[in-house]
Amino acid sequence: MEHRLDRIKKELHAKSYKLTPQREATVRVLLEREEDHLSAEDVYLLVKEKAPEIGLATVYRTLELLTELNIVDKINFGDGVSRYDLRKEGAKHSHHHLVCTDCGSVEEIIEDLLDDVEKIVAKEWGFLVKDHRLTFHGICKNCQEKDNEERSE
Amino acid sequence: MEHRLDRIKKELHAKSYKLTPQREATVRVLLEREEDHLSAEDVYLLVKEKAPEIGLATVYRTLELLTELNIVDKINFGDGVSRYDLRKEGAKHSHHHLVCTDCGSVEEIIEDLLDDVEKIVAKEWGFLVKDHRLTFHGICKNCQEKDNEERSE
DNA sequence: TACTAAATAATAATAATTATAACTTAATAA
DNA sequence: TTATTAAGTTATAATTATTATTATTTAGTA
Repeated sequence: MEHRLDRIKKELHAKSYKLTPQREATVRVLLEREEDHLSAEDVYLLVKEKAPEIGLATVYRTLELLTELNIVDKINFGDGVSRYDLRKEGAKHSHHHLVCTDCGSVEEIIEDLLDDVEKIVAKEWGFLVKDHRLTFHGICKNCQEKDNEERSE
Repeated sequence: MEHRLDRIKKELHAKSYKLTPQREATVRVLLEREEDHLSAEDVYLLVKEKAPEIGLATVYRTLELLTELNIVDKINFGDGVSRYDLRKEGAKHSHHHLVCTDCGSVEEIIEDLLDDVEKIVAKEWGFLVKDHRLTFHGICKNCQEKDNEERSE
């Protein structure tokens, strides 16, 4: 965790941004809650526990900055809010998501399943892919099992 | 065009929704501007030309309804607005998009490139895919060519 | 034609995000 | 070190997108 914080620190410095205490607190929250998909508001409330004097606008600015540097991905699952998702260290691309329309859970797929598709897009459309966003909507394993149980009762 | 409008009319009736003149005007705008990716505001302004008395909230409600019926897809390219995209007739899935980060253009890919990926997701994660959203961010053909010209000058 | 649930217009309200201004802190140069 | 400048911050105002409310109208139907 400290290691990854250091890396992010260096990335900021490389672009001559400072790692202020507020920014550090924000990054720490993101690292601690890596498996979640926090909204700006969520992040704000969690950061406030570490640094109660922080303002909401600062959190927004920090998340914006981290998005620009590709440290986090700003994603949107269709509800009104943007969510911020830490990118795996060294990953070139945003990872994929499985959103269950039944229970609302979000699973992550870290492996990149789109290599072949990107090749097709490059070849057929002449498009130079820099990043992608892939989300599947459907029914997760758990909900399917629940459905089956209910039906057999 | 009339044919597709009729189909949509029937789909509404099948779920016992009424086809009001406002809804018809909204659907007409979507059909006419199928290649675009209009925001609710855009749709509102265009519908107003046909039906000046329409209210913004009605457009929102209509788009919401059409989204529910899978007649349009509500998509989000990362700017603050939701955009509404008519689904091809009979298509089960949302189509894919190529967003150019240079000029902002949006191309559509109608073919479904994710069959194989969906099979993997079903097998490995036990996830029952109902729909997907796939967007590539990168540089479009045009912008790449422009870049090359500039560099060789 | 009259009825009734559904739909609408015209706001008002809310939620998410961004901009502004005054102040603080940190970095840099003399 | 001190003076100067730039970057970052808080607090708050403003904006933008969207949703809720309420009184009124209308589409589909008996």
